[in-house]
Amino acid sequence: MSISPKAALLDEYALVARALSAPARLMLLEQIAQGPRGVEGLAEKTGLSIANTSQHLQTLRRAGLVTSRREGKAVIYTLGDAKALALMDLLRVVADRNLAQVDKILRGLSDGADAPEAVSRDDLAARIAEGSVTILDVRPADEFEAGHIPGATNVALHELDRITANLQPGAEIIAYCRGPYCIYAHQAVVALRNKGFNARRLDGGLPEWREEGRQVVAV
Amino acid sequence: MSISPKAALLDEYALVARALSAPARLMLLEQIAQGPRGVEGLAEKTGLSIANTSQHLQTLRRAGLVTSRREGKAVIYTLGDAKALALMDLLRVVADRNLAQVDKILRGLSDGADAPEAVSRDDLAARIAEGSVTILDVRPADEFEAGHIPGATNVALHELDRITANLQPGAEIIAYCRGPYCIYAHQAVVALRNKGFNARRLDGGLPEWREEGRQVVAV
DNA sequence: ATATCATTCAAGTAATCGCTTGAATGATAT
DNA sequence: ATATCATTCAAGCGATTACTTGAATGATAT
Repeated sequence: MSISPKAALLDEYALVARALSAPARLMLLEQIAQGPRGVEGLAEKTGLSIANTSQHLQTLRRAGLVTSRREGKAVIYTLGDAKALALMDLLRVVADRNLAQVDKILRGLSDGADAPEAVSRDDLAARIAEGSVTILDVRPADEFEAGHIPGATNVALHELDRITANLQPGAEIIAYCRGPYCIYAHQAVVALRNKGFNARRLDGGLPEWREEGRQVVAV
Repeated sequence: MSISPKAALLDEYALVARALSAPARLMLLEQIAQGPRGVEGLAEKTGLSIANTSQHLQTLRRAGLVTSRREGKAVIYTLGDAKALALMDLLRVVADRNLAQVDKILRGLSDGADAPEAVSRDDLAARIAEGSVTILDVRPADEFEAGHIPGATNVALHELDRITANLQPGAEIIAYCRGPYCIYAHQAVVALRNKGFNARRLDGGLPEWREEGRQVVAV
């Protein structure tokens, strides 16, 4: 109580950072960023136990990163602050640029081949208007159904053939998934390029797309 | 070694967040953001022991937030990534908006009086061009000497009178200090407004000013 | 009221963290 | 070489964290 205001403020800022300092909580945030979710669904998606999930969610709530509301007997968690997405993305940017380990992991995903630049969301919006591109949503089906980019086709990574069979060789494809931490889109791009398609990754995922006020449709 | 790439990536991102999750390290970052510093100087400024400071600095380095180089027998730490500043500021923004405790602390600083909006750095640059404003740098003298906004006057909080004696009542004053976590500027603004001056706080501190490529002068 | 379901609380354990103390390293200066 | 100085390493401590298990709470449904 008698600590200086300066120290008290730093304690609060550190509290927010600490909430982001566990991989399990980053996973939960990634899921919540897709849209409001209940505790049980989050536990299932992340593979954490229910009690553990609940505790992590409370840590996130204390940090102001998520909010919760009761709906019947379920408690629904929602992203508490749009800046939470920006915070998650900045963590990624700093790690990507400065940690050798990250570089190694990302290289491992692409078998050493250099991946092309990600497509900006502005560019994708323009392509959608032209109708000149195939958009792949490589998230699990339930997440796709809860909301996706208009015109996108949902496909699992191991079923890419189902889609590519109908495409011209060299066709342009843009893939996206959950957001900054999702690697499905990386993997899809590698697989598609190996098949000879002009595939690229969207910069950011559905949460960033929605956050910018762009259209999202549900099934 | 056999963990999934996804988990490995999240571990790395969490590592960056963890580096930001201790108040002591946020203090160190705030200092390093002012400019390159040695371990001893940082320990002195923060009140941490030398060994403890060194350990915290290594944590920050492992996270890619700072870099170090040897200069003679001293090791100099520098901000490793310009995005580190953005990350620090986002922590503050999220905490300010969502944590009741922060609101309480900031209110405590201003005796309940509502502080005016902070002045943007663009605005301040325009005012400097006009020469129509008094700029106060309320950081310790050594930090001022190491670099400050052109035309700023350095003054300690308890010596504000030394400056205000020469000013017209109602004169416009803009105060700044270290950056997002520094409260000197808040306190200066309150004190000056109580004396009848039209005082406001600059948004951000010297690091943000410099980061934008604006001019910084040393004594 | 009673039962059911989703979530949270409480207690316990192993691992990690922040800090201290004292010794070890690495670069200069004599 | 020897001494000095700044920094880092290593060991040890109390406190905190992530997770588990099992019980308690709170809202619906019967």
